[in-house]
Amino acid sequence: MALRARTDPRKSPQQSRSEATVEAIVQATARVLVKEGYDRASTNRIAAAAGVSVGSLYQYFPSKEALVAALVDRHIEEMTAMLEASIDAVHGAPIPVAARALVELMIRAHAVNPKLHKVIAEQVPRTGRLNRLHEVERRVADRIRAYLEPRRSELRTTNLELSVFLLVSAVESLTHAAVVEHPGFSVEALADEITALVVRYVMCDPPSC
Amino acid sequence: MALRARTDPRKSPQQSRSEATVEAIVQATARVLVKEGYDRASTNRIAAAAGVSVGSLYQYFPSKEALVAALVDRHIEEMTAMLEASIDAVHGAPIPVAARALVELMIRAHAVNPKLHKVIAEQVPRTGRLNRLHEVERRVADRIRAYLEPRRSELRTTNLELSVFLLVSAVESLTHAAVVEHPGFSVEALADEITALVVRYVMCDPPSC
DNA sequence: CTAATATGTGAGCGAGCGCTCGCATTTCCA
DNA sequence: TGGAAATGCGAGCGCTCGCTCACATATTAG
Repeated sequence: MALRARTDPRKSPQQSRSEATVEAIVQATARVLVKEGYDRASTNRIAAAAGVSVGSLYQYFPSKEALVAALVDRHIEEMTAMLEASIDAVHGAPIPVAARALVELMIRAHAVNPKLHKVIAEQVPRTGRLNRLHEVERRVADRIRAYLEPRRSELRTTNLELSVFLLVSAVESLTHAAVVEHPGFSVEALADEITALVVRYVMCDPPSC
Repeated sequence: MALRARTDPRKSPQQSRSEATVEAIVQATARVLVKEGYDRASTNRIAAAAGVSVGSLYQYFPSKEALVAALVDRHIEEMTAMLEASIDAVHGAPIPVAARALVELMIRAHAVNPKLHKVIAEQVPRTGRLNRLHEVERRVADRIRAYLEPRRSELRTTNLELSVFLLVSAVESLTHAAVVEHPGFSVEALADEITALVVRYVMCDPPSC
C-alpha cells in the first residue's frame, strides 16, 4: 500500500451532516489563522472555533498541516479557476485589452479578502504547496503563451518562455504587493500602471512592426 | 519602564569570547532553519548545533522568535547596504545603464545562497519584520526616486511615487522568483529581460521626448 | 423497529517545547 | 594573584501541543 501523505484527507464525509462539519472546520481554520497566527492555531482551538470536538476534526484531517493545506488548496483552486476562465474569455481580444482585463481581475481578486489572502500566501511554503502553486502558475503561463503565440508579429521578445514567466510573476507579485502589503493606491491607477508595464514589455515598437 | 519586545537582545556580549558565541548561535539558527524547517528548529537543537548550551543561548536571545528575527535583520541589513551603495554608485549613469547594473546586482545577491535567502524570506512575516522590510523598501524607493527626479523629461510617468513602488517591487519579486523559486534561467538572459521590462516601463517613447 | 453504519465527543496521554536557575569555569584588572 | 565580573553549563520544570480511543448519539437501510 502506498504511503499516505500527511496532508491527505483521512476519510470523506458521506452524509450532509459531516459535510457541514468539514466545512465548519475549514472555515474555522481560516478564522483562527487570521486572528491568532499559525503558532497559536492549535487543533484544539480550531476545533473549538468550529464548534466541533477534536475527535471529529481528526476524523477528516490527519494532522494540523492537513488543515492548513486544505485551506491553501481551496484558495489556489479558486484563484486558478477564475484566472483561467478569464484568460479564455479574452482570447480574441488585442493585447492591451486582454492585459488590462486580466490585471484588473487579479487586483479585484486580491482585494476580496486581503487579510485571508495574506495569511494563506504565508502558509504556502510551510504546507509544501509551493510545488502545486508552481504547477498552476505553469498552467497559467502555458495559456498565456497560447494566447501570445499567434501574435508573435506584435511581440518584442524572442524568448517567449522566459518572457511569459516574467509576465505572470510580475502581475501576481505586483498585485499582491500593492493590494495586500501596501494598500492605499487607487485601483484605477494601479490597473493602468501594471497594464502599461506589461504591455510595454511584451509589445514591440511601432516602426519595426 | 517600556515593555521589552520579545525580539530585543537580552544582553550584549562584552568579551570576544561571547561575541563568538552569539555569532555561532546566529549561524546555527540559519543552518538548522535551512535543514529542519521552522517547526523542528527548537532552541535546544539550535544550541546543540552551535556547540553551546541552551542557557548560553538564552543569555543573549530572550526567545526563539528573537533568534530568527536576528537572522532576518542581519540579512535585511546586508541586502539593503549593498543595494543602497550600488544606487549611489550609478547616480550619474543613464537610465538603461543604471537599471542594468542594479538588476544584475539583485540577481547576483539572490544567487549567493538561494536556499538561505528562501527560508529567511519565508520567516519575515512570522518575526513581525514585515514593517522593517517595508521601511527599507521605502528607503530604497526614495533613493531611486531621487535618481529619477532630475531625469523627469525622459520619463513616461506622471505618478512617480506609484511608478517607483512598482519598479522596486517588480525587480525584487522577479529576481526572487527567477533565482530562488525557478532556477535554471541564464543570468544573462534574465538580466537582459528584467532590465528591458524596467526600462521600457519608466522611459517615454522617442518622438514625444 | 432494529441492527448496522456514520458521525460526534472530550478527557487525557506521551512527547517535545520554550525557558530558568544554581552552579562551574573563564576572563579581567587592581 | 585573588576576588569580582562575565560567561557557560545542562538537568529539568511547567506547560501546551498534536493526537487517540472508548464511548455516545444520529442516521440509514432492511
